[in-house]
Amino acid sequence: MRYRRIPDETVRRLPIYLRGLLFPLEQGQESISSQDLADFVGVNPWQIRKDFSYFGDFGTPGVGYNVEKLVKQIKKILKLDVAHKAALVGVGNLGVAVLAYPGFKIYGFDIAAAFDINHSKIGKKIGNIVVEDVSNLPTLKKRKISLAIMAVPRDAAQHTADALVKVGVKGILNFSPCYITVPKKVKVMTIDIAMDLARLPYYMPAH
Amino acid sequence: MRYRRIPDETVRRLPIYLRGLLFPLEQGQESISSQDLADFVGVNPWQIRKDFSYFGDFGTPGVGYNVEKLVKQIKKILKLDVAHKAALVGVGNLGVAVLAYPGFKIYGFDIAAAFDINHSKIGKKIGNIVVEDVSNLPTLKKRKISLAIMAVPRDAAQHTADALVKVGVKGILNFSPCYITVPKKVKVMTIDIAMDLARLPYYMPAH
DNA sequence: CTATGTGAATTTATTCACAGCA
DNA sequence: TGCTGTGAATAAATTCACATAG
Repeated sequence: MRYRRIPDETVRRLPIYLRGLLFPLEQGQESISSQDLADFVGVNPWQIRKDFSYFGDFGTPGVGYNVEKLVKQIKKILKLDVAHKAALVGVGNLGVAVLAYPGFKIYGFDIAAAFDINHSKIGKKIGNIVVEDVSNLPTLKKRKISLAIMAVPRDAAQHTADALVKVGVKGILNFSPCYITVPKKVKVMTIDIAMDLARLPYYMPAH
Repeated sequence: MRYRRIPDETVRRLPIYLRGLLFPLEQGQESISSQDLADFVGVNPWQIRKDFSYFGDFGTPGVGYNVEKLVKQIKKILKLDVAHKAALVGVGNLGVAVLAYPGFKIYGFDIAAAFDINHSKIGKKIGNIVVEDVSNLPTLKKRKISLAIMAVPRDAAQHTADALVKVGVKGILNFSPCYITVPKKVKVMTIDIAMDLARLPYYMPAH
C-alpha cells in the first residue's frame, strides 16, 4: 500500500460500506469478499477494492477483508471512531422525524439538544429531549456540541446558519432547500429531499 | 450549439438551478447572468455556462439568460413540464414530514396517495390525504401513479419495493437506509439522511 | 485456485481562456 | 464593453487486466 489522498467520491461511499458491513459484523462473520460486499451494497467489486486500497491492506487474497478491521478503519477515516453530539434546530415535521430517526446511532451520532423559535414547542419533551428556545444556542459552546442539523423553513436558513457559526458549530446538515453561505472553516451538507425526486422522471423510461 | 449527451453531473445540478431561478422568475426578472446565478446557488459561473451549453443557446452575450425560457427548458429536460403524481408508502414520522413538505410542488409533484400497513393509521386523514391499506397498492395502476416515495423501516424496504414494481411503479425515492434491488427499467434514488451526516466529521476541521 | 491490490487505460467532469456576439 | 459559448487543457474518477499473495 502507498499513501494517497482519498478521493471525495470514495469518502462518499465509505458510509455505504459501513452501513452494509454492520449486518455481517453483527453476525460474527469474519471476512467478506469484495464481490459479496458488492452484491450487498450495490457497488462494483473493483470499485470497492480500489476504494479500500487508498487506506490500507486489509484484504487477504483468496479470502477477503476482515470485517471487524474494515469497520474500525472506515470509522477512523470518517472520524466516527469518537462519538459526536449534534444539535437539532427546528422542531417541525421534519425535525421531529430527525429526532425519531434511529439511523444516526450506527454512525455514533447522538442528538443531544433541540431548539425551536415557536413558544408552543419550547419546553415540550420529544423522546428524551426537551425543546429549548433558540436563544439558548450560545450554550452549545459550553456543551461541546459542534455539529448541527437544521430543519427550519427556507427563509430562516441563512440567519440560523449564521447563529450556529457564531456559537462555534463546525458542521451543518441543512435540510432547507437553499444554498447557504458560511465561512470556509465550516462545512455544510445540504439535503433537499425534493431535489432527488426531481431527477427521477428524467431517468424513468417513457411509460 | 451542438447536440451532446447531457452529463449526469449536469442533470444533478439542474434542479439546483431550477430552485434558484424561481425567485428571480417570481420577481419578474427578465434575465440573469451566469455570475449572478452562481452567487445565488453556489456553483461556479463557468460550470453554469458549460451546463447550459449542453442543451441550447439561451444566453444573450452582454446580458445573460432569459429566466423564463431557461426555467421552461430545464423543466422540459427533467421531464417536469408535466405534473407528476406520487404515492407515499409508510406514514411514520418521516412519511408525515414528507406529506407536509412544501418543496415538492415547485417541481410539479403532487403526493396523491398514502399507504401504511398499520391499522391504527389506515383511514386517518393527514392534510388532505386519507391513509390507505397497503393492500390497495394495486389501485396505483388505474390511478396512473408511477412514482413512489418509500418511508418504511429498513426490513420492509425490499418487499415494499417489490410490491411497487409489481403494480407498475417506474421510479422510487427510497428513504430506507439500505440498497434495494429492482429491475433495470425501474429507477431508484436513495436518500439516507444519516449518511450525509456521517461525512461531516471528515470534512470538519480539527476543533 | 481464489480474491486482493494497483498500475495503466479509459471515461467523465471541471476549469481555463478567449473568440465572438449584442 | 460585458457576458455567452465552447474548444482545449487539466483534473478526477472509473474500469480494466493482471501480477501477486494466501
